[in-house]
Amino acid sequence: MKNNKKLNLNDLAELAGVSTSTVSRALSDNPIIKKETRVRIQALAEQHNFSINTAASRLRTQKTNVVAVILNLIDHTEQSISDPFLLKIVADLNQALNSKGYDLLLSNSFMATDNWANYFINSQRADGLIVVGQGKSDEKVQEVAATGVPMVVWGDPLRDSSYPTVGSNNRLGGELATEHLLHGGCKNILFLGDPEHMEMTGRYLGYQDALAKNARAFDPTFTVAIDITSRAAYEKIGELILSRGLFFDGIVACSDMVALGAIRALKERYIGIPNDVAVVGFDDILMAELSYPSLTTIKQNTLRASQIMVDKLIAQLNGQKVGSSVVDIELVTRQSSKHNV
Amino acid sequence: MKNNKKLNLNDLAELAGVSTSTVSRALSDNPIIKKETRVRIQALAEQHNFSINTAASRLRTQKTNVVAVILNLIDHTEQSISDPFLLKIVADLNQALNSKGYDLLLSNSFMATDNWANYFINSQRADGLIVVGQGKSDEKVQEVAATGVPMVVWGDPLRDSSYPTVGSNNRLGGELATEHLLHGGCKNILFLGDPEHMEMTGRYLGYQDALAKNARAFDPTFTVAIDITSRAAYEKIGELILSRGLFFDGIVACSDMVALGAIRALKERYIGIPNDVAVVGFDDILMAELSYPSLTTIKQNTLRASQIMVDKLIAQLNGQKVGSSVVDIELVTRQSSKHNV
DNA sequence: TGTAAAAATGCAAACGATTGCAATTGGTAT
DNA sequence: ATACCAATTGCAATCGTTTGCATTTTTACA
Repeated sequence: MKNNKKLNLNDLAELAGVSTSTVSRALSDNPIIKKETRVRIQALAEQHNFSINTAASRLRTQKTNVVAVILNLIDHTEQSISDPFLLKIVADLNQALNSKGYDLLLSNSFMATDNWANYFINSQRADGLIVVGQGKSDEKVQEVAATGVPMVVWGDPLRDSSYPTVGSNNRLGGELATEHLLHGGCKNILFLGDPEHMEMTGRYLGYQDALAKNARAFDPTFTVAIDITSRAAYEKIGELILSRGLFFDGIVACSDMVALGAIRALKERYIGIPNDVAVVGFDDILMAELSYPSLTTIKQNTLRASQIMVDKLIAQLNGQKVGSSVVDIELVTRQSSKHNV
Repeated sequence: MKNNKKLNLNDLAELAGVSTSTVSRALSDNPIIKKETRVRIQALAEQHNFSINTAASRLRTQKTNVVAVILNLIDHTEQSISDPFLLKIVADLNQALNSKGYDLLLSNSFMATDNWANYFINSQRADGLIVVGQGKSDEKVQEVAATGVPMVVWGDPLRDSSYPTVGSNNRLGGELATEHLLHGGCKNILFLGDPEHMEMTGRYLGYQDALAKNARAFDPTFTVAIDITSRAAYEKIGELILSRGLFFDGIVACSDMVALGAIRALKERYIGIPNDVAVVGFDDILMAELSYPSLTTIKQNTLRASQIMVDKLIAQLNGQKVGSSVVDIELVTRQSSKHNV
């Protein structure tokens, strides 16, 4: 059990009385090796709890079975690193990757440097990349895509891009959220978020769609551009009420965290939710269900999205070309909005 | 810029008109190579954006510069994977590791299998392990520790263990939390959590300490053992009130998520916080500040803890023996508790 | 029993970087 | 010019697996 030195294929071969190559093939269950030899060697390996040296294996096969997941936080604040939504995606990606035999190399600090693709791919640290988030500009991502590195991006799949993107139908989500508020009787609905952020742009367009479809005027002063953090939302809503009074009765927030920040600002001022102001979020993080009032939101199916991303990446590793995919979203109605009017 | 094949040290050597070994040494800035040769080769490498093949390098040096971070979720429910606190630690660990030149290999699904140490270490996927969470039993972790694998564990550092542990002073935290409620005038304080969970045991003892120091009787029926999830807390508090009425006026929750679940159950019944029931959480996740009422809690310094864990791990890789470390905690008073009585 | 085909195994050359040691270069003092 | 030492550089073995090809063993059939 406890040998002083790790054993390798050679040692195992000696123990089994066969050649190294036979052991190698037996362990990968190569049918060219006689069945009984295979099971015998596999048992032997098990018994000595042998495991293959991946460094050597990777060198020889030129394949790592590792995928680097890069959190694209270029223009996010520190706060957003701990955004539950981002981290939920990481957890889901991990599951999806593991189930396909890949390991997950995490990085949240490499987007800043300009040669991350190099760092991970050329150096043979990983076979492919999954980038989480497009940010305000996907310039860097496009550059990397142009080099032909296997890559999938979590972002807005409806937008034209030179790389495969997986994400929610943000525009539809924005529309559903807004429509839900309109149906609930809201007359003056804020859009709270950053329309320039690529994933938020669609939501913003959806917001405008809903207004148009319901013959409501679109008033740019109801667009409140903020950093996508709960703190920014909290502060901005406070300011707005101070300077302009309670001129709105609904909020379409571009994320749950933003919605929760806004709600806090409202509650501190004893503004009723949903009666004075109704709120819809986006993401459906755990806290959405848990907050009080619970948060109506557009649910993003991260688990499904993660599986799709992994499948697409693996397809690329196998030389196939893949396109973008839209993952369904769903309006989850809870207490922060009125339902029947 | 865009060669059809990745170049290696040999190619670079040819380009530079020197030998492979000289290039290797030049790139690692080995002073044995003449300064001008070094800079010339480094520039050349830069220009061809060359990067070393880590597979080969790892094989040769027997070192990976990778640390595996394992989320110990054996007995957690699915919900807790997305616990903001856990994931905050991962983010902080990532920063700490990157700053020391290590990459982070994430795993949340390997604790279940019994040979994870094997998987990561013997196979040379990583140089060391960081295990996040001790769970209800650290048997598996102890086994691994016994094999001498370089490892650090996030958990309760005050508990005796055969491996170096980094974590908060849970006992003190439990005491501070409870004392804070007592000072606020609470007479009947629940402990809400799972005393058997290793990290929670200390908090539970601290709760008892505070009662004793303040000459309050410890009543076991005020210990509410639940899974460490907000949902469990929410449901349990509902049940308790239904069956026993509002027999308590304070809650020491073993985590913020648990506290938030409890608060939701209370608010749904229009129970005033903190006037009817005061609540203290543990962790200080983002939502603690953001919820309404905001949550008084015991803040754990995960950033500092992460740095310490990484330092300890690296020390082990250098052959040093290291012990456990306690990270300071801090009571953060917010709206969910009364302050001056 | 002989022979061809099929099945099973072994040989040996990669993969690309690192490093102890040997070899070369340059400089300095005789 | 010679010898010697230091400063540079190059040689070649090594890390452990994988795999095309050669070789041996087994099986099937005449």
